Amino acid sequence: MTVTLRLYDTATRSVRDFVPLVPGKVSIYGCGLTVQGAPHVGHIRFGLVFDVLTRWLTYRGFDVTYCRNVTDIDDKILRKAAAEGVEYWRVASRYEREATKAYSLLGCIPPTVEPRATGHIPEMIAMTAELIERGHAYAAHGDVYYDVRSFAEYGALSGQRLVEMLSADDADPKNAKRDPRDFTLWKGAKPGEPYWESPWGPGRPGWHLECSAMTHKYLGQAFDIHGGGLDLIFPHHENEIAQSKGIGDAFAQYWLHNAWVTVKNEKMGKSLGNALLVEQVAKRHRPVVLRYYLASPHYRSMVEYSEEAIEEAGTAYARIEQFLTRAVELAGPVPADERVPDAFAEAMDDDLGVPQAIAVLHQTVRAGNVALAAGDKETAGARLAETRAMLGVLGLDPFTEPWTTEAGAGDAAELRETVGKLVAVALEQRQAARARKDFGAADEIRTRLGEAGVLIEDTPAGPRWNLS
RNA sequence: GGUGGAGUGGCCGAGAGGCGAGGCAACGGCCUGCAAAGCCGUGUACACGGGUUCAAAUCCCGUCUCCACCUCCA
Repeated sequence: MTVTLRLYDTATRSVRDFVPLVPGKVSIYGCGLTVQGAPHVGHIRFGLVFDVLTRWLTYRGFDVTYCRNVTDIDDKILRKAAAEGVEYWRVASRYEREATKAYSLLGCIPPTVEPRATGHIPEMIAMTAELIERGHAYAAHGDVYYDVRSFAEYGALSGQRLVEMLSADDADPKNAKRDPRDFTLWKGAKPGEPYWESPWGPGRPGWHLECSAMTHKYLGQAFDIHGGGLDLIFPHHENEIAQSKGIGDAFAQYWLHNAWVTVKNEKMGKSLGNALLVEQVAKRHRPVVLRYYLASPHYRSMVEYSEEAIEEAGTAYARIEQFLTRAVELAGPVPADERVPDAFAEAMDDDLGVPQAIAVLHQTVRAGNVALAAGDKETAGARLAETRAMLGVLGLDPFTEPWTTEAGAGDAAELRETVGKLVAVALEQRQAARARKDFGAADEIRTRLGEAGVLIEDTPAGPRWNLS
């Protein structure tokens, strides 16, 4: 069977067969965060989309190199640092740690390499010099600008024609640009700002440039997939293309962009004041449920954030978990299958059709529940193995890291054991009451346990309990 | 002004010419001492108006509403 992964490519606005540059290998560059604040739910969606992508490619047998950058210097970081009266790197480091924490909280596998912009200043200076040499850039008043009119393809990715584009009101305070749409490669330092020495005087790199320099360094002149949030298409990715192709790199072969998270139909954003921090949301909802919620819709669809919807997702995920728990009780600790069901794989191969894939998952759970009800140990075990395989690809298998540690380690486990013993005492009394048909007393015990947050379910194999 | 996207049943959320994805909620049934869980069943949804077609939520034309990008943005 020849399997072909198809991906939507922003550059061609169409779904294309994925053919890697090097058979068996995939190189991916994801535009990570500018560490100027704590990560919100929208930021983390990007992390999840690329996590599911790399997991699926890995499942499909590719050797994946995933590079996700950290932009640790920009205007906002400098502004924040100035406001706090501290060095910019204290601010950047603080939020980089928060980003890392958020990624791992939601079960994202760390990228192969996670380079920082400030670690690649020499590479960026070299690239700027080459762009000047090749006639794509020019220096003026300590800055260096990219000459967009020197690059015929400019605007191709975002489908914009140069003449139609609006230029920023304050685009050119120094009146140094040849064209108002030219963008800055190197920013001359203002007094009090951090700087690096360069052939054009002290300064720092413009936004855009680090990605061109770092893809070149880590992934080479050409690589497979480049992506990030939809809002990066213009100007960020457009400018990266201009820079990288300007020095002769073939650059990205496929462009993947994820839609964002909206609140009341508006894009979640730091500047819009509707940003929900991952840390806050994770206090109200289990991280694994947040992952299920954010990863379930198709990556190119907006996710309309709502507490109700997350709670629904929690109910749906709990149904899956409950099946797994009961299946293990009947069939034992069955490991995940190596292969995922065909229908699931077909869905994932079709531009990461996670919604359809999850539909297959739920169908499998239902079939598993039917087997459980019939006491069919073999079938239940088979469905369990399939379900775990599918969950694994999505990073949602509750029996694997990081979710196992959630309630499995330390105090929580000890506490659970203690509670279990206490509940057992109560359940013995209840079973005795039931045996003598004293249902009033039995129900009383169940009610009291329920009030304490312990849910009782009677099964053919005896009562089982769980925390609500 | 330019560019792109969205409007699906009570809710979330897929699909993209022809058997009503999936989940949540609701209702009925089975099971249960009663529950819970689970299973089975129940919905005549596709913004609006035209058109093409044997057949349209899906294609075409027009209209409305919303969002985003063009300036920092996952």
